[in-house]
Order: sequence, then C-alpha cells, then structure tokens
Amino acid sequence: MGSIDRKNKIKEIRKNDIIDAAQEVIFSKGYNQASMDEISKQAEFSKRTVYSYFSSKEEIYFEIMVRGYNLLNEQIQNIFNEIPQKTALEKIKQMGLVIYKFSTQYPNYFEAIMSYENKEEDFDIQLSNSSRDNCYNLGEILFSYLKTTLEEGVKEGLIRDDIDVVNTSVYIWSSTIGLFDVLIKKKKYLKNYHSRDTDTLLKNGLDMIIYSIKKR
Amino acid sequence: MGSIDRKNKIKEIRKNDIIDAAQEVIFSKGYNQASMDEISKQAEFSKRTVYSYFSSKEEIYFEIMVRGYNLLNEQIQNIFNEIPQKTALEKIKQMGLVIYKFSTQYPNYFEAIMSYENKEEDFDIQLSNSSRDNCYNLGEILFSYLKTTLEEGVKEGLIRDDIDVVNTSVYIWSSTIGLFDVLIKKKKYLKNYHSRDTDTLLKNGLDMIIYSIKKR
DNA sequence: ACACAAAGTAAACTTAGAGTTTACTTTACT
DNA sequence: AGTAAAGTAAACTCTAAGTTTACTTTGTGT
Repeated sequence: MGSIDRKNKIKEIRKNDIIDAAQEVIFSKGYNQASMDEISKQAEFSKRTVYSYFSSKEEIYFEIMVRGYNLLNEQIQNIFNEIPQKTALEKIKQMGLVIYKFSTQYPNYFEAIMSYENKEEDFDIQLSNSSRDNCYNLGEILFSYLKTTLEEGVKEGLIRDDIDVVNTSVYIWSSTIGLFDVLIKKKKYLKNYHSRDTDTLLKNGLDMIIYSIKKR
Repeated sequence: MGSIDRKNKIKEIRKNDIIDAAQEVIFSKGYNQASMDEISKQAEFSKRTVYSYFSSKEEIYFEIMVRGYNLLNEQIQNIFNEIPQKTALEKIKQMGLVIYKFSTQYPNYFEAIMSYENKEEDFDIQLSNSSRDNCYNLGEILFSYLKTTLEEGVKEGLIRDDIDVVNTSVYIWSSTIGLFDVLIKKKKYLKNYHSRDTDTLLKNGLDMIIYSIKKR
C-alpha cells in the first residue's frame, strides 16, 4: 500500500471519528443546539481541523443521514432475503412496518433522514454532484424495491393490473412518509384531540394503502 | 367607543401592517434570509417597536401561517357551499385538488402552513395556550370537513362502511400532505429520474386514496 | 538522522443576525 | 399645558458558524 493510500485511509478513519462525535452531540442536544465548538471538543480535534475534513456543520449532518439511510436500507433488504418468501402485498406492508420500527428504534437517524426527505431539492449546501447522486441512490434503492415488488404482485395476480408501477410507487412512498411524519410529530395532538394512538393509526393507514393497490 | 377600545383597534391595525411588511420581505427572500432589521425598515417602524408588537421573528411567521390557513379554509369551504351539491367522494377529491391549486397559487402561504404542519408538536416558540389552540382549530376545521364528509359518504353508500371515520380522516390527511410535500419538493427529481410530472402524480395519488375508501 | 511538508493546535477574530438597552422625542388625551 | 404612552436611532449583548494567525507536532524520503 502506497503512502498516499495509507493517508487516505487514515483520513477516512478520522472523518468517521468526527461523524461519530458529531452524532453523539447532535443526537443528545439536537442539531441547532449542537455547536461546532462542542463537536470539535467531543471529537478531540481543534475546530480548525474539523473544518479541514468537512466544510460545514450541515455537511456533517448529511453524513449522519447517509448512515441512517444505509441502516434502514439494510433492514428493508432483510425482508427480501427472508425464507420463506412472502407475497408482494405482504412485503409492501412489511416495508411500512419495518420503517415504522426503524423510526422508533433509531428516532435520531429517522429524523435525519426525514429532514433531508423534507428538504427542497435545491439543497442549502451545494452538494457536489457525486454527493447528490449518492443521496438520490439511497432513496432509489427503496424506490426500486417498491417498483419491483409491485411488478411482481401484478404478475402474481394479487395487485391491480390497471396501475402504473412508477406512479404507484411514488404514491406509496409519499403517502407512507406523510403518514409517519404526522403520526410521529402530532402524536400528542392525535391522542388528546382524537383519542387515537400511533400504532392503531399506523396499522390502519398501511392497511388503507394496501387496500388501494390490491386486486379483487 | 372608549379610548381603550380605540387604542386596541389601532394596535391591531399596526400589528397587521407589520405582518404585511414581514410577509413582503419573507416571501421575497425566504424566512432565514429576512432579517428583523429589514422587516422593521419595510414596516416603517423601529426594530424596538416591532418587538413591542411581537416577541420574535417566529411569532410573526406564525401569524403569516394563520393568514394562509384562513385563506385555504375559505377555499375549501366553497366546495361545501357549491350548488349543486356533489357526492362525498367528489368532495373529498375536490379538497385534494383545491389544496393543490392553493399550493401553486400561493406557494409562500403553502410553505408557511407546511413548515408548521411539519413541526414537532412542541413548538420552538412557546405558544400561549390560546395561540396553540387557535392553530389547532385551523387544522381542526379541515379535519372536521373530512370527517363529516366521510360520514355522509358512508350514509350515501358510496364509501366503505367498515372504516373508522377518525382513523380514515387521519390517513387521508397525512397521506395527502405527504403526497404534496414530495411532489412539490422533489419535482425536478421525479421529472429527471422517473419522467413523471407533478400533475399526473397528483391526480394518480388522489385517485388511489379515493379508491381506498370507495365502496364496491 | 534530519529536513521539510503535511497535519494539527489554541485562541483570537470576523460576521451576521436576533433580541435588548439607553437616552431621547413625539403624540395625544385630560 | 402637563403627563403618560408610544415611538425613535443607535449602540449594545450574545451566540454560533466559520476563518485567520502564529505556532507545534508528526511522519516520510533520502
């Protein structure tokens, strides 16, 4: 291994250490409350050094989001590797449930993902094209699972054959995101004003979505 | 009219003028880029005076959101006042279309509404209970239209009678919000990566939602 | 083994904007 | 005309992101 490779490797490790530290601080006090001074201190680097690895606080948060996305994609992938294989409809419902489980198990990662999912396409930070593509690809993995499963379901005869799989994937993805967002953020409101708990509403919502694509 | 009443009236007018000015600045440069110095200048008051009417920038933005909500509610209300009356299913689809039209016609108000809809229940600013209730009430108006219309549809025999109207209202509301959010924010991405335009995806999404509640 | 480049450091600095204080002036009611 | 309420300009505090400076440490090539 050449010395340049070794250096790059060390750089990657340090970058990771900084993300670790930032994650600890940001997850414990929230993005806005976490200062770069504190993140640097936690990372045991000077602020200047942190800024030599990342150009802004937002860029670091973006990396945290990528970690979250990878973790989520892994869990989704498991559904498709399971034996015995489930039907397309079961898999789609399972995806919803896995995302929900993820959101309760890793609320901070989920928040990071959501804050980017809910962001304008024109990111505040000017992402390099490769970062942007990389970010899109993370979402594309989920999207393509959805698309493939829908196609599979149509073939099986369980899913309506009058749907367009791309349109329907967008519909399922966006309405599921909306459902989670509202259920998580308005949890107390829904309990106090409409006496419904998150679990009931989530299961009902996913059932409605499934019902809308099911063949009869 | 007593002098106290007159004073309160003047105060209300000034408050409104300040909201007008803030709206102009915020809508033209965005919330973060709009400074309180500039808002005060636009309002032709000193910054100190602005702060005697509102306790923070966020509180002013909150008032802008309330304006937007009232405008939206008005347009929704029109659907229900129309003659001849439509079926429940048509009304629900119409609500979706009206919200979409609103989002294109008043994108800045829509953004203000969305930024509060997407906010944690625990607002950053400590809203007084009356402001918080007031804010909830705005959403409640829409919610109750939805609920009432669903009940009506069940009676008419057009909507599934095995649904719970509250659960279903939450599902419709949250998935519609999610749909708009994704379609507006990821417009370019959906066009470039999946060659689908907003209108098609919106109409398809609303149809799927309608399909999920329709009796057959 | 040592020169020198790369990487790191602490601490002071810049910048920007929200919100506050001060010391003063204008307005309008009684 | 006197007084209280409402307004003003401008300087100030505070916080936090990001930068600069002047210096030190580390590690690699010859």
